[in-house]
Amino acid sequence: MKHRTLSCDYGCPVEAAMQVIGGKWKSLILYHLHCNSIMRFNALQKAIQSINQRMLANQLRELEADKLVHRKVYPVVPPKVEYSLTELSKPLGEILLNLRDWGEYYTNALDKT
Amino acid sequence: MKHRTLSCDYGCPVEAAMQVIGGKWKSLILYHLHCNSIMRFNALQKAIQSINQRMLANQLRELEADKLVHRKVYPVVPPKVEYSLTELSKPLGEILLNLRDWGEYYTNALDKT
DNA sequence: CCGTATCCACTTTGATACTG
DNA sequence: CAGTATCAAAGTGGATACGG
Repeated sequence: MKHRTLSCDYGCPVEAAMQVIGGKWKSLILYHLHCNSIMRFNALQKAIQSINQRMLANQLRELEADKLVHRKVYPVVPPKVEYSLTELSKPLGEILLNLRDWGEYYTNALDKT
Repeated sequence: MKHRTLSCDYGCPVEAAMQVIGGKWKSLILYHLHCNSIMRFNALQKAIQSINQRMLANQLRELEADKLVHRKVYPVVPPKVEYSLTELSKPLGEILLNLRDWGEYYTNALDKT
């Protein structure tokens, strides 16, 4: 579970980008945050169905450390925490939208063959 | 090294996309192929410095199986093999360009803090 | 030049149970 | 509601040596 928070010795910026959005879940989390602006922990888990609590919490922590999600905690009972994109990750949200479209195009194209 | 070639039970297309470009190398390979149109095995290895032969061969095979790279073999000695994007992956190349720009923006922004 | 084969360490992910 | 803790399984990546 060691997550190397960014040093700047990347060769190519593509590598840097993949480093922070790579893995099985991060791009999905960011994508859903982009579409919904603000989401609570539970909402994210419902949106991503197959993720479990441990992974969701885990990935959110890493994204937060990399300054790609903002975490707002309301000091109430029961707990309320809201997640959203940051200024850094907002442009990335747009790209993920394109990636989503390509993913659709791609799977459709595969189906036809 | 088990690579599940695509079935179509993805929830969200973002997931599908990440499935095929995920991992440490694939996005980089596709990015370089996008920039150079056609590249030989050696050229790719030089472009990506830190990758080793096994991984490069491996990832290229998977990308080929997923129809994201085209592999053209010239029956000559010494061997000559050219790799290029396919119709399916060309639009992806454009997206990787955007991802590259964001990666640059992101690392610069981090440096300033 | 363009790969394969083997072998192994590390990392990531998942199931389950528990908590303030 | 929003998490942690623990344990185990699976996946991924790397070094090295060899081959047509």
